[in-house]
Amino acid sequence: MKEKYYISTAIAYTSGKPHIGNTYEVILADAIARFKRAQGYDVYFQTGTDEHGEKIELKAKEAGVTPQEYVDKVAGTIRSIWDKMNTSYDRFVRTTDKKHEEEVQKIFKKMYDQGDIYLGEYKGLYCTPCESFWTESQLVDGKCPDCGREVKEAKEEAYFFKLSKYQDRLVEYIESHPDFIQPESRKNEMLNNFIKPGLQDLCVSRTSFSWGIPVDFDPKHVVYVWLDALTNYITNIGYDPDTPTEEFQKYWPADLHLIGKDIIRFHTIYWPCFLWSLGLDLPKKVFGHPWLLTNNDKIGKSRGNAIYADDLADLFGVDAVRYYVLHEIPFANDGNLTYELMIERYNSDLANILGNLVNRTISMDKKYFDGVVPEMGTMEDLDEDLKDTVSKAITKTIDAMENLRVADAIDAVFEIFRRSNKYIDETTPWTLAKEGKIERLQTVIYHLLESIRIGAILLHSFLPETSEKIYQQLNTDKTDFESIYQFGSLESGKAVHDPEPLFARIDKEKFLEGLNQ
RNA sequence: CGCGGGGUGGAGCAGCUUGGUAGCUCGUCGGGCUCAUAACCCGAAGGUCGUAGGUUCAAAUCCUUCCUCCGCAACCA
Repeated sequence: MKEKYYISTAIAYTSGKPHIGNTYEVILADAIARFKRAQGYDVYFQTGTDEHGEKIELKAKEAGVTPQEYVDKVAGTIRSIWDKMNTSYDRFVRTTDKKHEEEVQKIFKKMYDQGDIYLGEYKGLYCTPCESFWTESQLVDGKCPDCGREVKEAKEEAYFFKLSKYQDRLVEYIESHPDFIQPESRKNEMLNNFIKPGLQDLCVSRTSFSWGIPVDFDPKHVVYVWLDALTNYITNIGYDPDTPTEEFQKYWPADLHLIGKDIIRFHTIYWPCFLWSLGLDLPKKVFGHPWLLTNNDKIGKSRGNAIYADDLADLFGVDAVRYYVLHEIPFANDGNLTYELMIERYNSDLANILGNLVNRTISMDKKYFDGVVPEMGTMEDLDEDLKDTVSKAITKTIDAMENLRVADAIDAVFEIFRRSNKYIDETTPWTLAKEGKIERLQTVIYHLLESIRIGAILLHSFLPETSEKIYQQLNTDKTDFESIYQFGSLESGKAVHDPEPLFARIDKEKFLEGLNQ
């Protein structure tokens, strides 16, 4: 039986179209999921949309549609972008799914019945005309940040979750499970900023708006969006307070929640306490990935600098966008995206190093051997060295992926391609051809084709489409992950297909000019 | 004194945990090659690692000051 691996992204909030920064998350998760699958894990990859809350109710009102119509449309957009980016999720979940809503109600009830949720009063600063509660820190000059009018102390009935009850257990857990929160700097932030100063009970119901899951035994309340949203990780794999399914037993606890660094708090404080309340284990790891910035500024519609994944994909191609976000965002620091940088990466890495390598290699095979893949022949030092680079790259790639260092993993794969280009210069196949050293030439070409084949297999999780184009040009069926360990697996005697440029070079000046028009 | 992260050659980053010739990619300049998408390969220039001080035989790396940029600050998601 293969080992299971459950990976999830955060579910995307359906308040509007997600920008490239949001899309990065699902691409990252996809790369990890694909890699695990290639390695033979029984992967379950879940993503989806978070569709309740006041903000959506307001957005729908503005748009003149019902909230359900509104979220249907946005969820559709999100899913189509996820699909366009070639993400291989196993299930796309929505918090407006009937099943999910029912389970949330049951979960709420269970927590209530066992005393973890109690009815209390929410006290805060209230702006009557805006019908909104504000915190002290949100106020502008002590007044409502929306309308600028006075706010007054007010209270309303609300349900609370006993976070305080789990505080000590949470501190103990986080400190004894160093891998739970990644990267580590986030762990300290949570512990020092939020948990240790003291957890207040969390208000988990709302009466000020209605777009949410009603509390079934007190329907004027709707369930707090985060309680609703977080539980998606269990409700959609068959959790039920009374009769959890086999699927649930198999996949929970999740191996990795991949989320943005801005919502780590919800995933490492609220979520563990909710799970404990239900008597469940915690996810093994929560990774708060950094952000993608543009011109070193946060991306946002309101800032007027929003860049969308589907637009970028139209301009550069899906794999180029995947490559960029996966490669440019390091492990723990924010990454930066501009068109200039995008074009530079595209040209130098994808077109020059990878695309050109494949093109020149296939062309030589065509030219010298009518495209027939030659025998490997007798290896010399240079060949051993190339092979050695390949096997080191394999180890490095796998190692990096194990630590979720996706950018480093891609770099490791590209070492194969860089080395192969150099190998061509060292072996000068054109000279071998002129001098009639056919056997040596065969060996050289074979080593190049084989290195490319292995590189393409390693690349598959990151750039699936490109990888398959390479398989196609090589005309090989040896594309399973295990075959990378067997240098020499490429079938001799078959003929490669005609070379076709994988990535056409982009003229930066012309491109940017065209963009401005 | 709210908390956290960053400031490394023209650009984007790594290195800092476990101090000891400052590394990578791009760009620039020079050279080589011609199989290839003016691509590829080699070489060079360019950094007193934000500032001031401390610890040490030795600091980008540890400690402290200040400057500066960014994020967070709980019932918004």
